[in-house]
Amino acid sequence: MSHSSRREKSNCPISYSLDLFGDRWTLLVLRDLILHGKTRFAEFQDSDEKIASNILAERLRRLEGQGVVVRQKDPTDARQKIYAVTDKGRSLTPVLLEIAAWGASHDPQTGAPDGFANSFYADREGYYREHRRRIAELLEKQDAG
Amino acid sequence: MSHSSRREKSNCPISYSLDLFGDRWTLLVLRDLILHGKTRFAEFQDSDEKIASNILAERLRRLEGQGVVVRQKDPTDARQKIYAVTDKGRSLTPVLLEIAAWGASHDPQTGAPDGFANSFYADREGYYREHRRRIAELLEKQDAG
DNA sequence: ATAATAACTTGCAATTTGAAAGTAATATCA
DNA sequence: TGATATTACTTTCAAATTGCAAGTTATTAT
Repeated sequence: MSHSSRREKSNCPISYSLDLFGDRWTLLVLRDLILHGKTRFAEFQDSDEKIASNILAERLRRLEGQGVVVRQKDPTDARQKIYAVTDKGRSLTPVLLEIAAWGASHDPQTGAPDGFANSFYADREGYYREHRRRIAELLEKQDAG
Repeated sequence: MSHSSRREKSNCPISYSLDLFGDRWTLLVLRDLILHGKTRFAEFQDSDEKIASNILAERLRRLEGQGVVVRQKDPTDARQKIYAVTDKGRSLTPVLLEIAAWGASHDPQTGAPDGFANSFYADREGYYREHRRRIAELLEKQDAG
């Protein structure tokens, strides 16, 4: 067994969530998928944090197994796979944004856009709406290109 | 070095946050502190997940070092230490609640109260308000007892 | 005085991680 | 068409982390 097998079972929903993404890499992969619109193995590897390829492969397999991510063939290039989040995965957006807002408001060196945390905290629902709009736009461009 | 030292530096606020709590245990300790009002070393050990004492000690040290938690002497018993979250720690409440809501809505066996995720998603700010009220009540009782 | 208790620490085996190199299946280039 | 690149991985193995069990130290309770 692997990953979270050492921890005793509990019926706590936080514990359940952490069994899936309570590690140093899973949420960064989901960040790239959900917030940055990345879809290829090599794109995840290109992120600043430099995840190792074996770890990345294992995490993607795991996320796929849990129905958080789907792996599809690229119709235009048989070498490539397209990774995408499912609805279950996309519903982690608020988790990612809360984590980002906390980090941005406590890291003096944050690279987050100026005022991000404040405007997020001031109106979360508004921010989610805006975020969905930006993502839709992004996907539209991807489809076009 | 330890913990997150392997990951390359990035200025991403999510990466910053995960450097602190991107592991299998830290958020469970914070859950116990913030959502369950636990304050003693032994209380954290008593949780269903059964954290090992060496790991617990290391995580508490780390959280204290980052100003997320404070460790105080118990005035009534010199053997005991009282752990408490700082404002920085308490500001992780929304992160914990989003993680809990996600877990509750995707774990068919969740032990979370019926309807928790739905009522949280329906009105986050209202839920936070209610939560602060409950915590204040809890602390009052602790002071009294 | 003796035994409990609380909060740790230590030792060590087992698991996980990470860096580097390798592989297999396509695709592109000369 | 044959050689070279690319893409998405897998393999190997040393090093780091984890987790269990068993101490340790300082109080407190009997």
